Amino acid sequence: MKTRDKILLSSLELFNERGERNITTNHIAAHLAISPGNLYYHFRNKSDIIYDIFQEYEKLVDYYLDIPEDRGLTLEDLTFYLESVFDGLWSYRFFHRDLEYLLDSDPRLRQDYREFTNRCLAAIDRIFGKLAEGGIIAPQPEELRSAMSLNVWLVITNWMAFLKTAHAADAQSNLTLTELKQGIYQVLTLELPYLTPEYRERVLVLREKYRPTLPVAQDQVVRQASVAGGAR
Amino acid sequence: MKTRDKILLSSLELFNERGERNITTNHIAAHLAISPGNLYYHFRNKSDIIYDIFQEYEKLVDYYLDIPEDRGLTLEDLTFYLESVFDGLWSYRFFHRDLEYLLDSDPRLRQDYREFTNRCLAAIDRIFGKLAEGGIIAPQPEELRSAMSLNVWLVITNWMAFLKTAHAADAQSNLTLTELKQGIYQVLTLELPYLTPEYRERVLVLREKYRPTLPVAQDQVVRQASVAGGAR
DNA sequence: CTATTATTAGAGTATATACTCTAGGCAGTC
DNA sequence: GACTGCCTAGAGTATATACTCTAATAATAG
Repeated sequence: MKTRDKILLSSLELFNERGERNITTNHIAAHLAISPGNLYYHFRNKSDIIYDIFQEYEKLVDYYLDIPEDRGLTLEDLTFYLESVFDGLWSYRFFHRDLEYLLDSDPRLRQDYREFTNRCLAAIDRIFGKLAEGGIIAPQPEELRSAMSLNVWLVITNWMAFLKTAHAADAQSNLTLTELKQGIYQVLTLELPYLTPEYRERVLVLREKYRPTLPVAQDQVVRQASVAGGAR
Repeated sequence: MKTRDKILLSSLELFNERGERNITTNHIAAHLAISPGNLYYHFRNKSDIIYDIFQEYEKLVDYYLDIPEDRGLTLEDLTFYLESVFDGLWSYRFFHRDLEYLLDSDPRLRQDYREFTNRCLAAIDRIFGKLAEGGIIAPQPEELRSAMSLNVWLVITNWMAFLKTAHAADAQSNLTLTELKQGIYQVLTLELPYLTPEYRERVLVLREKYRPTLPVAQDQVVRQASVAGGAR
């Protein structure tokens, strides 16, 4: 593999594991056992590495969110979209963690990310439209649909942050793809009230597959205890 | 005012304006025209400053989210909760921006924040319960209610990040409390399907007050254009 | 007034970080 | 075998950052 690609791969890996803020260019070089000079031969600065990685991410999600023009969507389509989006989120999970700082330090990234968000929102919106076409959800007014899409986006992009901040008892305990995908449960919760009677049961079954298991159950216990004891 | 309090106040102000990551202890001292030594006389390290600020935040939100035991909730109560929570979010807005890093670098903070989140989730859950009691929303099964509460939490805590990353065209354009409170529109969107017929209209009117106006409207235009042009 | 304690200044430091610069190796080509 | 273009090593640097140390000044108690 080309050095350039190795740099991108290692950077992504290290960023995901320990956060962009905690990884310096020297770390990346050391991890690859190459010199800093070598790294800077391939990338002008750290921002450029991140920008490159973002563009991969963007491409991946755009590829996933390609929505057929000619037909309504099935439940399998919906599952595919949800699974794919969370897979993408997982692979590039460092990105949303330091998003604001990253956008502040790279105007290109800010611009691109803005457009990326808008494309995603539009895609979610169209998915809702096509789910209605497929008879899975009842058609909703334009205005409500776009507000719903935005809520779906908020839940999707921030589910991981929730897990990492509220869920994990310590910094070390790193989360799994399975836990991340429990976000699908939350997204489907958003859609429940809009399901057509014919599909309601089937979506409930699908949703059940992603229901949080043990870890969150423990969390619930803690919560109850805390409330009982700490109510003022 | 005591130097200690001035440090806390200035820190909060600078963190909110420019992000914790961009503000050093030397910045804070310089801003107050005191020496670094003086700052470190009052606080052992930067983490301690942040921890203190968090505790203020915690106290504020806990105070806001004190839910009456003896009665159902009115629409005025709901408005108060929503307004208050977004006010709190606004005053301590730096906090959620670098949340993951902050929790990683201070175990006390991680523990406290975890419990804080659980208290908030429990409060949202109880609000839903009391809204049902007040005849505003239809009662829902325990399980659905807690998943809904979690979604409300996700939308509330991440609405600002959305505005700052997807909405603002550049880093400088700082957002306003008014824009932030348009998050209430999103939260009420979540609740729409569960409203009782008697209250539905009134909540829709309330929601309308928070509807995003100009800025997001512009955003919509951009979005549409981008989709039309960039669809692959 | 004196002794003690609380507060402050300000120079200084160890470490980290992003990045540069120079010299050289290596593969292919004429 | 010399030339060329790509790649790499590694020492080095300017700046920043969190924090320390000492000495001096204000505040307070007896």
